[in-house]
Amino acid sequence: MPHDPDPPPAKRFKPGSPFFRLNKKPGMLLPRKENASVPVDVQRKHLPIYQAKSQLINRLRQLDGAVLIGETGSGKTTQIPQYLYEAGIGRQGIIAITQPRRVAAISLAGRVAEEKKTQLGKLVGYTVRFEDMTSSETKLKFMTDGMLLREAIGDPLLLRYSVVVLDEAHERTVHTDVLFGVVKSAQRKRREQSKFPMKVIVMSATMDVDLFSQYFNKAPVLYLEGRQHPIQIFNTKQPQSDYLQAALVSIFQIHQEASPSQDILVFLTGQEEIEALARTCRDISKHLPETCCPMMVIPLYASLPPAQQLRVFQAAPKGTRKVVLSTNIAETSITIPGIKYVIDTGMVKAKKYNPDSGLEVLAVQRVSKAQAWQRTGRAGREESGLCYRLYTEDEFENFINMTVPEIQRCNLASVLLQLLALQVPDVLNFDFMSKPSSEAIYTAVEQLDLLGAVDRKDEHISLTPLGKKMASFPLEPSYAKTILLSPDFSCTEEVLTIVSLLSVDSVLYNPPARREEVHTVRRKFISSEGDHMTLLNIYRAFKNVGGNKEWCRENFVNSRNMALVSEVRAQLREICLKLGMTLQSSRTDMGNVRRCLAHGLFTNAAELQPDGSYVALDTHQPVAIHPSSVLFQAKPAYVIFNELLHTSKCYMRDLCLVDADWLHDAAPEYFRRKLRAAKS
DNA sequence: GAGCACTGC
Repeated sequence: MPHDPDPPPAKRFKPGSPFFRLNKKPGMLLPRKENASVPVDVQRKHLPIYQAKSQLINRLRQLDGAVLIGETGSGKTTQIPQYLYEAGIGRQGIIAITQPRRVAAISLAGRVAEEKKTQLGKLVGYTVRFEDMTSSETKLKFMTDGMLLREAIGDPLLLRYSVVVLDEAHERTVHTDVLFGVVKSAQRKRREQSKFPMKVIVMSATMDVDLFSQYFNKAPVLYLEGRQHPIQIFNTKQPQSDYLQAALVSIFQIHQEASPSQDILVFLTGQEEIEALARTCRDISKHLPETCCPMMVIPLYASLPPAQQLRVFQAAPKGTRKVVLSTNIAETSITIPGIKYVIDTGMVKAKKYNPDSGLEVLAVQRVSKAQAWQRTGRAGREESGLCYRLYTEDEFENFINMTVPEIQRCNLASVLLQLLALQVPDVLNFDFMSKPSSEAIYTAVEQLDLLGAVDRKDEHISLTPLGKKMASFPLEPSYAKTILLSPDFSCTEEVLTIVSLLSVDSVLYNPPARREEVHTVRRKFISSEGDHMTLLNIYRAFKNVGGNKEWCRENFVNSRNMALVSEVRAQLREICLKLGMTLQSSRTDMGNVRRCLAHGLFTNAAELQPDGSYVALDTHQPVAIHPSSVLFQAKPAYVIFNELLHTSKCYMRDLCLVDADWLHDAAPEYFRRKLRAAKS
């Protein structure tokens, strides 16, 4: 075992108070165990929420809005919609229940359809991107929050809906936050115009709900008991200089003391860290005394192939301990059964946004208190648990209370475009629950203005006809613009492919251990014109073999992401047709495709300097070509790039060779002073 | 010559 500079394990921690997720409130209910062999209608009655049913219905019938607090496991998400429907509340329209994630929307709909003993897609259905399982009969509709937002563009008053339930509101995704404002204004306008009323129910797992209640006109807060079991919390006595070392020591301290059937979940920050720690744990566990049980180490992060992700749900063989090393994917998206111990490093990798430079940086940082509680809660899902926090109580007190909502740390260009499409009268003063900084809003307006999406008259901002078309694409504004420009260059088919490729996760596998092999097979696709054209070549080859899985494996192509590219492409193509665009292919003429990209993505341009370095023309930020680019060895005078990645340097990723003239023609005013070799 | 948490339309 590596040398441990900190105190010996047994002395490292001191116990804190047991953690109960909820304080007791009047009208609360006792948790009970679920039993899979019991029929669903009986199970429904065993849910904690059932005993509050009539009370809940009476309150909700009277209220326009309510904030509902309840743990996962309280049954609120599956039961509330059914209670409303069964009580005849909101029968004039559809009851919508929004979720931040697709899988959640789909599985919840399945569960409720089963409870209602009806076929999915009839009374109960769901709508997510690429999949609509609803019909004219559907009254209970589970959907992603992004999907309801899309629908609102065509129907800002949401007149199909009688009730909107915003679930998992505490997660504060961009989509949920925008929906808050959209739903609130729709509710008010319907009242003003004497349309039939809309009920808004906000559901959250955290106790910190004053903000929600205040925002929704002081809506009453209703509490529901969940099934949280007590969790004993331990903090370190001293701050830890090395959280990985501290995690390692804690894992083996628990491993040597606890019964083998008790599993451990460790929260870490990323793939590399997790894989490294997994190797160390496996090595050490081989050399432990006979008295110690075997250890099964399971890494968990989003980019893991689905088959490997499923391993966390399998129980370890009898007498073996399961140790799950996870990113924050296990905080919300994936619930792992059998976890008795949680080890929280208190660290997370998250995106930060600098509104001045427009740069997003991915950085390891401290979690918020709310996040720490969420992690702790993962230890008490089935029975009482223990949580080891690798930080002191004082350190914890200094954590921020809530994670800063995503809307305050992202580029707002697409959000603003969407708000304008929703006919929000004054976007600069949109009623956000947590208003983003005025710098961030201003930067976004500037971006949209440059793209020709908005008209500015004093303080009033409106959508141009181009902007209106741009908003109909589920894409970053600059990508939408590029597609809309493509008919001028007779290359819409190619641009659709490229934009689709850029808007999903990477379609390329790059296993470091097989670098030479990857290099060899990829050579045949490489275009000297850059990464966009190389990706286009790969997509064309993929289509030529009909998406053959074997071909994907041989060529280190991620077939799952490639399939997603096809789906995205089909959706975008459909929107083009609806807008009446003619879809032409440039076939072998890549020059036109590059011209088109230069015209659409000119804000992401960089210029070679006399000293051989690059400067981003928009911000004058020094940038470098990422070593993964096919242009890494080349020194093109001008490139456009897909994104900037700030790590050891500021790297451009996914580059395309362009001419200075094209950039100049795309935005003469903008480039007048920016280009070295500016056209006279 | 580097390495990217997690979602979503």
